Amino acid sequence: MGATKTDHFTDNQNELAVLAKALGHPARIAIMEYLLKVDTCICGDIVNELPLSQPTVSQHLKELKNAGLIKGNIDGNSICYCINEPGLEKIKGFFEHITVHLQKKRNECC
Amino acid sequence: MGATKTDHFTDNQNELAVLAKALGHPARIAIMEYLLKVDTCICGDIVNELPLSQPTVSQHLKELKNAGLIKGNIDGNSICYCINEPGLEKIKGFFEHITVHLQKKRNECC
DNA sequence: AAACAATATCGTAATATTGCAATATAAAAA
DNA sequence: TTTTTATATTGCAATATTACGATATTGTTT
Repeated sequence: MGATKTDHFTDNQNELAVLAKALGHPARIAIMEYLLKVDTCICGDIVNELPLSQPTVSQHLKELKNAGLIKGNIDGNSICYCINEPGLEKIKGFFEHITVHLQKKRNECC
Repeated sequence: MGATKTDHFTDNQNELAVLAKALGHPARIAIMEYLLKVDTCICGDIVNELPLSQPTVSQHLKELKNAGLIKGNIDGNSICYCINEPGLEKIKGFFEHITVHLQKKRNECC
């Protein structure tokens, strides 16, 4: 096998997993941090920033975009990327949800 | 190729990626949600809860543990698992950091 | 139009992940 | 001590990811 059994989990679980997976690579964390710093930039800026080739960066951007964490606007010759807030809200909500639960329970393992 | 170039990124970026990657599978999201609900449980409980075999669940638990998101205490015959708060704090901090930045910038893409 | 610039896609090799049957390990119960 | 229970590990097949050279695409300049 090797294929994830997505159909056995809830939509919410699958959506959260897609978001988390998209952030599960240091290059994509670095891209998010860079976008946060510069607010907006084109692909070429990221290629200059990261130790990766243009096709590899393009692929990482595509994954972040598919997951809904960034968005890109065509701007003439280039494409302007920036963070997509709704995607971030979704995964941020997951951690807040967990934190609230943990605070109520004051959990001490076993 | 195929191996992530971890040495080209900062420790912080690699750590965040490891945490996010560990959550990048619906089964592992489901395990975290289940642990949150029941506070503490043994591996067998999760095997009954999820549509996955015992070895597969065991492997997912191992990954969550390696990433620092859960911890397990040996309890006689079985192992008692629960959420490990410090790991969660780390990744939660990342999203809070992003949110604070975005609020300041009121970013409108491009 | 031709050359250039920015980005995406294709093809492919290397590696990693997913899932499970079979088996190992270790403690508890009989 | 044998059996049962709970979990981990091994081995392997199927699939996914990572990375990049080569190439395609599309808009801009000259």
